[in-house]
Amino acid sequence: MDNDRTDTKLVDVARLAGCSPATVSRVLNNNPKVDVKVRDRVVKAAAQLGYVPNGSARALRSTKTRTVGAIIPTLDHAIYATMVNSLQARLSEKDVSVIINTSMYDIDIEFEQAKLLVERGVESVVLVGSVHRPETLAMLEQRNIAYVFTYTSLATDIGAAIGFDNVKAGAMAARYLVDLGHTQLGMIAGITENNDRASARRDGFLGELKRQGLANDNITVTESAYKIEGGRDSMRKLMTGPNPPSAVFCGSDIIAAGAIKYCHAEGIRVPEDVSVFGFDNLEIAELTHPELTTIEVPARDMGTIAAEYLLATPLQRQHMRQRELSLKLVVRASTAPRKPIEAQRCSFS
Amino acid sequence: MDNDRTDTKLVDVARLAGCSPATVSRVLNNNPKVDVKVRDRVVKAAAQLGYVPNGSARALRSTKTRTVGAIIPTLDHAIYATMVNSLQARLSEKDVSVIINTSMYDIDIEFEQAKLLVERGVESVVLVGSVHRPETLAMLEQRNIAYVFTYTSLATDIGAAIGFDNVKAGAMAARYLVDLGHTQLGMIAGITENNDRASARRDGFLGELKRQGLANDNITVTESAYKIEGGRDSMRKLMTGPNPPSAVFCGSDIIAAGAIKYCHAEGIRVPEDVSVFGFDNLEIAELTHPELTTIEVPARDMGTIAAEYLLATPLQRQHMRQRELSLKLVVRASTAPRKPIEAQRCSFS
DNA sequence: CTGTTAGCGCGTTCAC
DNA sequence: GTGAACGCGCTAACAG
Repeated sequence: MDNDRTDTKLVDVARLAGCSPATVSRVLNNNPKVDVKVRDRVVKAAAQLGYVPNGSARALRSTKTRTVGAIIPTLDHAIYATMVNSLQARLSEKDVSVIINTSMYDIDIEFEQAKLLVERGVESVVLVGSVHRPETLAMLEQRNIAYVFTYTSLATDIGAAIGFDNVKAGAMAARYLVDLGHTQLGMIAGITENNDRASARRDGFLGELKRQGLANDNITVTESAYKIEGGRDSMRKLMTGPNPPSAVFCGSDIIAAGAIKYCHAEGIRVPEDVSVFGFDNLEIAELTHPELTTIEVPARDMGTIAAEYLLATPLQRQHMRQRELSLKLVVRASTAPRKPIEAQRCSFS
Repeated sequence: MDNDRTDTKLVDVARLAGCSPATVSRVLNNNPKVDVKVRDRVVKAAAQLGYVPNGSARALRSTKTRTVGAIIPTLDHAIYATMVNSLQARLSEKDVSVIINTSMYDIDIEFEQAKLLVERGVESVVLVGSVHRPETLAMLEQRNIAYVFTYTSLATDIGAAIGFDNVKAGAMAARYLVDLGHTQLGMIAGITENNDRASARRDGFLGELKRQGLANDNITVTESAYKIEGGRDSMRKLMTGPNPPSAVFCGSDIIAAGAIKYCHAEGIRVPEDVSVFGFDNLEIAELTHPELTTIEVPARDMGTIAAEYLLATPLQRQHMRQRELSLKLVVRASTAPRKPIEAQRCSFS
């Protein structure tokens, strides 16, 4: 709704520098075969006029936008915000811009956003998880737009994956808790609908428990939004239900913080009466009482590595298409042995 | 580095629909004076071909990009991530894209990012705070790019401001603490260099204390990064210094959380021995022990209202140029009277 | 209501 | 090493 065209354009620079537009263009694009003197004149002229190239025109002419899109569930969860932060930081060093979109965990909205991004001419797209509408991926593939999944290690034939194995993550938590002697377990998963990461962690957790010989009767699973409130409510359900667990695996540190809050309010001791295990290793993991045992998600690294992938040439990319980052179990004070069995550090993956 | 041009373009749609490119363009732009039948044919043809308009060409021709830029210090702080989240959510409803940039609290980097945004053709820019390089604002003004400051209520002649009064915020905290009878005060400000919000809060805090008759000797000010660690270290400095305060105002809840952690470790009771006052009212304010008394920053509202401003017409904007949102004092358990004076709810602005 | 004409600002051939 | 000419895909004017 704005933008007068009082702007100086490339021709104006050319005129002032006493050369042709083509030469100015060459200087702008760092074409080495331009005489140093001429180059200097051009640079000076551009500066003097406060010339800023018109990105739309460049993009139209060169079919290069130096723009990537990122579609994440929300920026209100630190785990995604941090990823985008490092993604943008790295891309920005190479003058690549990031258009950010939030899907609110809805793959239909994600598809709409993806369409808009295609229209904007993004050269690649960063997605979260590996569950998307087939149309979304088909559209990107048809236009030859590279895409990367994050927070998962499951790539497609065409798209890369930079993340970790959520199934392993769930199993890691299960094994740690079982090793501590717990036999009555609970899980407060995040919302698993349309969230393959959350459901994979749940499946990994349950799968490992089964492998360890635990019966379904000994396990209760609930779901909660990624909010303190949700964690608190879910914990209440678990602890006042038929089979109160002695250890609970939460789909996020936020949920775990809520769970611990509930215990406090009810006089349930953590970890003496119940162990609480988080996920993400957010800053808040050090703020709960006791501090949270959790699994660290490499959010920052995922952003940086995804950026690296997108900056790479198609050839280089082939070796970067699937990157499984390792998960770190961070043992703090919210978990303890059920019976006098020695807690032991466990390291997977 | 990608993007083959196998893409179908507007002419192709026109051909298939049996009409001129201009008509297709009209349909695309919801120009009402197109016959319904023709419109239908065009829509069908476009769908059949999987046509996606070329944003660069549209932008070049129409000098409209439907794109806004946001330059914030970092996405790693929830207060900014939340603002961007709601900004994007609202703009997205109108098919306006957001290019996100982080300046790491550096106004020189901010300037560089702004240049890139101008080159990308953004129609407006969202900035944080009111301190920027003059070149940055001059550039935007010269190009007729609208800009909005957030987290501040200080507008310029040309740019709008949507936020709150940081001086008042500081004063609000000061008054609350003084009303509780505290006379020996500390402040852990955020980093104030290049951060007008942090320094305004500090100035507001100190100003109000002076107004209340407190001498400088009774006040100690330190600075800390927005990290738990930083809060802890600064609190140590304060409490082991010459004049240990009985109440401390922190520039952020994160810092306050660190301060409380230090107290825990040292056996200093909060709020009996020292009151701790936060800022932001992040989710973590309910996770500290005791829970934090703090001032709520309307991050979400700022994003939404900034979006509303940018979506408005120039005419409408005139009434929206300066928007001071009110601040809410959230009293929890981390503050208490120094002496037996009754605590009282205080509400400014 | 619809088609025709003419560029938007730039980068890329080609010649020279 | 440099310039001239063309056109990227689309929409704004203008006719009709």
